[in-house]
Amino acid sequence: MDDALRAVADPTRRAILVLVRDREVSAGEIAERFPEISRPAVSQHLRTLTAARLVDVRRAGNRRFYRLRPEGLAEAVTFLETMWSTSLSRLQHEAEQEERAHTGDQDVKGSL
Amino acid sequence: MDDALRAVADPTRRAILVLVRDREVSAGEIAERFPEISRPAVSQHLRTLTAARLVDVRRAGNRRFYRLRPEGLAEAVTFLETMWSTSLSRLQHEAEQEERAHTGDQDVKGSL
DNA sequence: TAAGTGTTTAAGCAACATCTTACACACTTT
DNA sequence: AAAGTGTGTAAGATGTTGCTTAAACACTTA
Repeated sequence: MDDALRAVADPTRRAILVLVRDREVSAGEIAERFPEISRPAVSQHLRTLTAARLVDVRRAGNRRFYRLRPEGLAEAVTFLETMWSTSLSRLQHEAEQEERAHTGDQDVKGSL
Repeated sequence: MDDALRAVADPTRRAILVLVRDREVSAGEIAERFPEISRPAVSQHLRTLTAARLVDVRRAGNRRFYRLRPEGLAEAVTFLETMWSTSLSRLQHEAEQEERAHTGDQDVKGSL
């Protein structure tokens, strides 16, 4: 998960993931989409994504085709989803309590 | 989303998020959980998380209580979930096609 | 086998992130 | 008001990241 989240923290790499989500794309074709950075830079991002097991590579002749490897995101998604949803339901629960008893601010006490 | 994902990329910050998921926790109490790093380091992580809008702060007397702000994760979760699930269903679809017609490797052609 | 095409690796650099120590701030208690 | 407690900020050292240019590798075609 650590590698996956670190990899996904970079906006260029996220854009690459979107590109290779639905179909295989060659390194060159990917690089074309990022005119502002050099080919080697893209290649390095691809290496990072591969190392994080977020993409698969297929070599075909001269080229290398990249494609999303969604399983690689599983742990990261689970972590964030857990943080997100269980906490949201907690908030909802509190809202109900708030509605039930309109106790003014009780300050710290409860947490001490 | 960018800030949120960058914030979550750090393992210490992820651990902090877990700590403050279910209840408010004071800065000092958080710092106690990380004996290996200094208090200021923890404070800086808390600042990062606050800036990324991943936690809320409540000042009470001397202390500051932190708590998860799950809404801050919404975009990040949505992004990863989209990449994850839509791509998984794609794989499933392909598996069906694979089962239907056992065409041997057709190599690149389709992608050219 | 030589030249061409697609891609990665190497080396170096500038920017950024994370940690530490020292200090400052804010609130509390005496 | 002074001392104590909880916390954040500043400054600087160190490691990491992401980029660039130059070179190398791998496969294809003439």
